Amino acid sequence: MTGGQEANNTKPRRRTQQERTAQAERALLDAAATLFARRGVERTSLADVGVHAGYSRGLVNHHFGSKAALVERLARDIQEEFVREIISRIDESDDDAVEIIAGMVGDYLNGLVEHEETARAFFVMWSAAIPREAALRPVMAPDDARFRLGVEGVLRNGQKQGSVDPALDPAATALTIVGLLRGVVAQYLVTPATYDLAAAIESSRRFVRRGLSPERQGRE
Amino acid sequence: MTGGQEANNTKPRRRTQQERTAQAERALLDAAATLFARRGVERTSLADVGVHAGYSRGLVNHHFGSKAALVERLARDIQEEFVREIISRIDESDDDAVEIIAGMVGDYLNGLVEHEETARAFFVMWSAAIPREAALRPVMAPDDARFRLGVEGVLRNGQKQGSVDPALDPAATALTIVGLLRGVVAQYLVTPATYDLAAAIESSRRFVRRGLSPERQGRE
Amino acid sequence: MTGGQEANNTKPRRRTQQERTAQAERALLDAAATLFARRGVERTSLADVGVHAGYSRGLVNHHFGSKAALVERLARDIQEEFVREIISRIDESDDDAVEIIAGMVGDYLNGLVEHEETARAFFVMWSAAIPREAALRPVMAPDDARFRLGVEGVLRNGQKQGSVDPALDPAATALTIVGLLRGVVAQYLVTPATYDLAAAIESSRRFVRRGLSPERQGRE
Amino acid sequence: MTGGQEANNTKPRRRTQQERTAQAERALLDAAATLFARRGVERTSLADVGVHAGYSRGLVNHHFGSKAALVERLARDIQEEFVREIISRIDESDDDAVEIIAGMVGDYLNGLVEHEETARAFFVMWSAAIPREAALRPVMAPDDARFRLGVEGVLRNGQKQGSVDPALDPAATALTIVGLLRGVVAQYLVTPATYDLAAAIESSRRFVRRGLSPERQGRE
DNA sequence: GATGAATGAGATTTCATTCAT
DNA sequence: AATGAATGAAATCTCATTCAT
Repeated sequence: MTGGQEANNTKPRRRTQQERTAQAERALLDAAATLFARRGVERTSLADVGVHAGYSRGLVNHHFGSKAALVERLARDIQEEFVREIISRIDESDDDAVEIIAGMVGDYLNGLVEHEETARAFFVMWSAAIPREAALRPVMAPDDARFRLGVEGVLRNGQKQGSVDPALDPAATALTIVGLLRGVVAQYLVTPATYDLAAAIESSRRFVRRGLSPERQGRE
Repeated sequence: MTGGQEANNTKPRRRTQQERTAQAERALLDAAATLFARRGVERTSLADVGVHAGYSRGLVNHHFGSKAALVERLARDIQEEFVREIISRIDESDDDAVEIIAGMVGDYLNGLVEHEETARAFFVMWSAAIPREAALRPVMAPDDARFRLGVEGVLRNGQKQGSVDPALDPAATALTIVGLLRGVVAQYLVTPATYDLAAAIESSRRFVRRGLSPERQGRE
Repeated sequence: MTGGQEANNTKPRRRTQQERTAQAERALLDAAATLFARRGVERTSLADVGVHAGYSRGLVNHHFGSKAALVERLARDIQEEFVREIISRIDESDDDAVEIIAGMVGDYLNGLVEHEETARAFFVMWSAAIPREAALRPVMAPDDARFRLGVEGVLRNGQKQGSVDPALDPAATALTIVGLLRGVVAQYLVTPATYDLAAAIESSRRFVRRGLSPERQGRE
Repeated sequence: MTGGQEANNTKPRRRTQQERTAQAERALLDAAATLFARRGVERTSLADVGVHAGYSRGLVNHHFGSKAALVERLARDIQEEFVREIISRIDESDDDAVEIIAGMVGDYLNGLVEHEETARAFFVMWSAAIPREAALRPVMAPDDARFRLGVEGVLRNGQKQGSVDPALDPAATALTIVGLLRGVVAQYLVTPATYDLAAAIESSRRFVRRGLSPERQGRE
């Protein structure tokens, strides 16, 4: 499989060690995500993670040092991947601000189905930050803020360009939009059976479009 | 069941026993809520709950039988209290549907500050239902559904009365509204510091009013 | 067995719980001493202690909370018992200071055989305080000091009464005497086979009597 | 054995390999001594030793095969060095037996300060032989015996020459002297703060001189 | 010779649960 | 009703050792 590459390498030894580490860590993180999604963080043991990844009971500690470090690493990895994707889409888009946000709402909710396990794992870790003395708070809170700030930036642009109502408080509005997304997804994760995702996306977009639009409405 | 005895009051000792039980259970449930809010369900031991309630290490098992039973009981208690309050407000209201929902949004978010500990405990238990094999799922999911159904009912009424856009899917819209509430609260619970609650309420209400309104808008 | 006593007790319930605790703790401490003497502190697991005491694996933690607490408690218990015995003998004695010390040397070394297991357990814990960052240091060091101070007091009395050379530094001399005892015992514990205890006692007493005596000697 | 090769120096690479091995082992043994003195044998991991020596986690096993082998090797090295020094001093001395012993007492105790870390490491390993089933017993016990035999030899010489009381049991007396040294040092290692070493040396020498001397004393 | 990835045994500790009082 | 002694399962973490590179 990688034989040809090895033949070309002058230091195949070093390369392979690095590869082994990277491969093992990837397998461990994937296994952790699967098991967190299935049973939650607390009910997943490090031994389970190691064995589910196809290795031994002790490998998680060997690579990550502690359970907390594993959780933190996984949370950051998912966040980064997710934020990178969202931001790249926003940057590439030629739409006005409202359509960028509406598009993001659709992407976010559609992505839920495609990456349900990852989403579930992320929400499991995110909600583990709710207790006041939660160890994960300092890890998850900054990410929340970053997501909100990204949305806020789009809103401010939209206000400059006129597509977003200038009367809106951008920070509070970003918070509402992120809240809407998080809450809709969380409900899906808790009660997937009774859920019409397409309709939920439609409805969420309507709320966002109307909530942001500067146009007059009879009632306000 | 015990009504006859109570009426006669011939055995005051029996009465006292009942009161003692009720009082102890109340104290235990309050202690559990406090500790769940502080450290989460898994990191709270039954001994902690008993001692924090002013009793002994073993009393939780004596009264509730198991940790799962305690959690379930607390979750149901908070839910019932909460749903009762919301529904009574909706029933008493003379407003049209949109204002009922907008009012509920305000009450819900304002109540957060007043009963933060209870809210935190509830969200801790609710989010414990996110893992696919979570034991709490069967407890929390029906409540989610009930809450959505309540909102859905208001929306259908509003559609009959004309205050809510008849083109809306009431189920999906209810889901969006409940999602918005849950998500906004969850963010508050994770990152309270960076949070302007009044602005969040204002923004949430705007989204709800505009999202529900039947009036034409330029963009759609 | 204790039935007759229970019949007389007005509060047999409370009494019995206390007895159970006391009995279990005694059994656990005895088992710990036996196993520490046999394998050392680090190689003795708490599970071993519980099972060897006739209870379960988890009981040590139930009663003492941690391994460190068990070790500390056992060390203090042995120390107290030992110091109490030594001091009571000194107080009861009518001998002059030199003979009190010489007698103590004999008692100490003879006691070694009679309570070898306890002595071995104590020396195991005492020597665990030698590493610079040893957790047991703060526990063992004060006891060493107390023992030396007791001897020092006897020496000062002897100097007042004339039986101990007034030129001696009482603190340094106490240190030497305690060192002699500790070192002779430690050798016995490390190499019991090649050991003539009676001769060692004889020799140690000679050193002490001559070392303390004020009489002139040709060489000095 | 390898002298021929070294002389020819035709294979400098071989020479370098040997040097590298010797250098690495020296570094590993030094690191082990430092860490044993700091935290004890059981709480020092082989990885710590390797890294503290400036190498990798796995090097101790590579060179010594097992932790037990490392400990044994270090114990023997320190012993040999120490015994060699003591014996060479005794051999070189022209003093009579009593002064040889008294000089050794001074050297031993003074050396403590100069080589405190080595001394601490040695006492850590020596006291690890106190538990009855200690793995280190067979390593440390013979050394104790050798030290005592050395002292015993000096005493027998002294008895022949008349400087040591012929009534003394040489073996028991050697045991007492070695015990005194070990015990005084051990106390220093456990409670260095409250310690006047100069006074302790003075006192120890007095005990030895008087204990060995054949001169008459009023009291005996 | 040297590194460090991987294993798996074992230790401490926590804790839900059972049961005697 | 209430206490808390006792059990034993399970989890995290450490670490000596083996082995591939």
